[in-house]
Amino acid sequence: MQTVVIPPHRLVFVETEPARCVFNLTEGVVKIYKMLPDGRRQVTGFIFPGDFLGLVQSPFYAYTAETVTEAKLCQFPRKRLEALLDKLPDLGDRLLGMASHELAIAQEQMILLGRKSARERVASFFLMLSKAAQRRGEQGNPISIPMQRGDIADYLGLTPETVSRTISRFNAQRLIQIKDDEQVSIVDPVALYKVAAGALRDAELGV
Amino acid sequence: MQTVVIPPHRLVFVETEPARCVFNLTEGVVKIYKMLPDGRRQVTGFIFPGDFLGLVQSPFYAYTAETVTEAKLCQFPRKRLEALLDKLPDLGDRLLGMASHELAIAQEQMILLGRKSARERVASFFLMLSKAAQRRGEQGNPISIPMQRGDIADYLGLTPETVSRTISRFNAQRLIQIKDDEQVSIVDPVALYKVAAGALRDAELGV
DNA sequence: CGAGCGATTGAACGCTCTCAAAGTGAGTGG
DNA sequence: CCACTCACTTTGAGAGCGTTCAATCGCTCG
Repeated sequence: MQTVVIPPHRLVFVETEPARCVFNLTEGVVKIYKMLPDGRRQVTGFIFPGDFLGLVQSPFYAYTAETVTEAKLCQFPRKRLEALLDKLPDLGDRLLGMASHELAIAQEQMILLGRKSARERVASFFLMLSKAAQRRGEQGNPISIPMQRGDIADYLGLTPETVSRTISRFNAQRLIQIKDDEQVSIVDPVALYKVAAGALRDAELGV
Repeated sequence: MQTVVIPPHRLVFVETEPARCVFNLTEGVVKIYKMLPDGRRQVTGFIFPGDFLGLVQSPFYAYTAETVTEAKLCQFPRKRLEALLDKLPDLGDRLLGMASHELAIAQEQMILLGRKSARERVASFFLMLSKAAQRRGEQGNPISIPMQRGDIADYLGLTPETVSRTISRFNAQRLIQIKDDEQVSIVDPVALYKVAAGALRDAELGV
């Protein structure tokens, strides 16, 4: 086991590459994504401190991982992990719990991608960021948005332009207040929740 | 452990309900889905014979399961499963492997929902059905499509009309041949693969 | 034979994308 | 310290894909 620090916008590992190590993120943000042959990209998740990375059964990584900010990672050789698994059966339970949790998140993301409008997606994204920040002990408001618009777009199944427009509109409608590209405060959390769930239409907000 | 047979279009269990049992499907097809408050639905997966159902860590089901066709299921009380887990540590490995596999499928579905066009989605769906049939020993062509258009639409993040139109178009372009609503033979598998991956555009197919 | 549900087909609309231009900020070098 | 560059974001205008609304078709069942 070994700690590594990786600068922003660097690959941690690449899809289809042999899965030699498992990582635990201690600082920073990492995005994971898959690509289509023609270059289209889907960001399948963002990894925050405390989360694991590269936990797969198969001998190859199923996705690419890339730092968003500078990241500090604990690196375990997979073989070591397997040996540990034999000694500590409780560890297997925890891994199963984590996989189960990730699966639930993945299904939530499917309903977002398959059935939500652009504004519902962006509202859901802000709330996700806020909850993720709270889960690691920070206050959920204002939220820091370390990833760039293109990453958000590829996470939400939109274009960067649509993400930008939607954020601007939320700002004009006083749901949020934009400080800068990376900092947004939630002005009306209740309304934002309603928008995310599709219970509050654009027309009802004026502007 | 006990075997149950459930008629078509019946609920097996419902989201948020206490997760008392785990199921193993031995015959038939089941769909699992999540809903938004306003009724929009996302089918997150179809379950085929051999697959497990309701494997969650949390005390509540994370989604609703409903039969598509008549289904035969083996039902395990969850407590029994947990007891078994203590005795057979290898079982934990298999469960982890299954969860890991499901996660990979979920990520594949995310790229479909987030980045693929309607025709790419429908082509991918046909190939998925074909592969699923082959995996359980049937021949993958012609494919049987037991679910109705609305289910397919909610799985692919489309409307039933778009699914229908897309299938008709594939038929006219001689990629597939429609026998009836539930039976389709793949005429040009190579072209269908290319369409699914976005490497073959509509315009290149004439008609 | 009629009722009813699902599938198909058609026409028009609208949300998001595409293409394009202008704005903004960080980093670099003079 | 300031001008320049370059990448990212924002904003605008127009186009297109999939949706919506509606009508027709076809099958199953009573």
